Amino acid sequence: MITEIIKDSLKENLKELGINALTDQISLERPANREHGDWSSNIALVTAKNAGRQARELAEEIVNSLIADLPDGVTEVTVAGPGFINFRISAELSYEILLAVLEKESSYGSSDIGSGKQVNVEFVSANPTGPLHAGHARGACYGDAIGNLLEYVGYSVHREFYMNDRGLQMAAFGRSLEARKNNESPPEDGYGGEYVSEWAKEMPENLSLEEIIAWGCEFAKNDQQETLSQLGIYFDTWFSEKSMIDNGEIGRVLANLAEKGMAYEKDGATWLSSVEFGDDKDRVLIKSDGEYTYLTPDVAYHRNKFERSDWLINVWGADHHGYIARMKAAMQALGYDSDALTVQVTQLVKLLRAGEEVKLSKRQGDIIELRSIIEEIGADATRFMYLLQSVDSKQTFDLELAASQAMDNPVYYVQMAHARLCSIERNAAENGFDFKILPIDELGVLVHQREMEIIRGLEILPETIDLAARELAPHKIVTWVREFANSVHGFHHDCYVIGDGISEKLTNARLNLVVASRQGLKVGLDLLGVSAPNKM
RNA sequence: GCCCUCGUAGCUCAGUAGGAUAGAGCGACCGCCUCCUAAGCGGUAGGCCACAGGUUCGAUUCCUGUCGAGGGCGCCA
Repeated sequence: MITEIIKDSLKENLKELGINALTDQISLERPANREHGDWSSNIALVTAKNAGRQARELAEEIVNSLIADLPDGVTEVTVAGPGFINFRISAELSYEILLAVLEKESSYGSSDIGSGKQVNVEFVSANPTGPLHAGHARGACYGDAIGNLLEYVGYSVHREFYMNDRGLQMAAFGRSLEARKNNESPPEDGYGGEYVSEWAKEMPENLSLEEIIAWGCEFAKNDQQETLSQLGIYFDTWFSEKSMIDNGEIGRVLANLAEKGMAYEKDGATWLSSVEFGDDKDRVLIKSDGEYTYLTPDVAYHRNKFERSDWLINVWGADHHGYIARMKAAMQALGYDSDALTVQVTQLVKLLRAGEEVKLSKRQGDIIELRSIIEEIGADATRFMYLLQSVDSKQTFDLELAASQAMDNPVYYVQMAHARLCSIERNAAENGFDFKILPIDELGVLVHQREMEIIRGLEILPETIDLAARELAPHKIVTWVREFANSVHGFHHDCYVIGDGISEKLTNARLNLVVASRQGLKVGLDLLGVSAPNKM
């Protein structure tokens, strides 16, 4: 890697000059302004004070030393601004990037950072009491995308859905189904949604309440599974909360906590000493009426996951953030490393339709089903829109915009770029140009600013993937894909691949660029789970 | 009252392990099709990066506080 060569060279020169610098502090960054060079080091600025020198003067000294023996691949070193050292890289290295993409194709930018590690990503985990609604969509798209990212950097990823298939809400759901079956209104604390009536019609006659609950749970699961499959989301495990009651797992966890002295009795209830591990207050595990709280099975569940994984990721909605401290505390109480549990919180999404807010209210039953969003804007747009922004930010988007086949819709903009690249390839084939990977010296005709922009985009894809995976931030891939699409459209506009004024040599070289671009863009879209159409 | 996330262009949002002149899309205005998809490309206008302090050679980025938005603070799930 060129960055390593430069760093080593910097270290060597600093040493020779007798400058006492913390050489592990040497970092290279890409200057925001391209005219400053390809890479930039702030080492002179960082060390100037310690060395008792002026940064600019120090930088000049270092540069003079570097120039005496330029590192391989570096064509120019200059001092700029307050004391930055800027490096310019030979064009040859740019063409190597193209060859790297063409060689690796759909694995370009992948790595083995997570090799040998099992990560469990739990997301959606909606109650099996109804269809998935708009509120579940962000977590669904996000969880799946980080799964893709982590797989791409080498982790063994397990996607998991936790079903709260027991407890008060299931009883309420069962009674609601029963009431609707008998053409009655659902109970006060029940589920009023219209879907309950429709589902009840499908339900067999004369079931006991217990059977109704089991039937409803299964029906809801199938319904949710079907909706998720429309988005291309599939889980390795649908984990049943109820199963942990049936097999005694919850009982064992409670016994385990008691053994470790982490649980105690008070006021007729059993409490978890979560304060010991940083929670605000101790939490109830078993209520005075003998029922478990929501926390108890969930603790057992997380222990179960820890037994099978090195790293747990939970994707939770903003309304569950207060729950993080107690879950981490519970895991510590059981002897696990709470840092191995990462909870990613997604902020709320406000939906608009033609500028008007679309209200969500589960209590009223007038939910917006996720299914209907997918029908309205399509699976690709659904995924893309929900992944557009950091999950740390509240999000607002307009369904009408997302569905529009217009230039203000970023999904179409990006997909169109891919389709155009495919179109060029088809056109080349029709005109008798067979694509073949060219040797580096034949790529030297690629000098147009648009071409260099594309190569630059491909160059930063691996580090973008790396960063996105490390930060569990798929929106960074979205940003890359949008910027890269912009470069592609510019190239398409300014650089004809096939035509009267284009030499055969240039056509072949540009074809290399086109194929590499198509492959790179496809890598990005695949990570997002958005399709890359060949034509539109 | 305490905790979490956020506050960047008219709108929707990127950017920040501290770096040089803060970006994109949309909207507004002005250009560009005899040629691979005009579902496109280019240009102009538009910013006290919420506010006030602090740390630093350097702060939109880190720290503290204030204001504002949303979400949590149950023997609900």
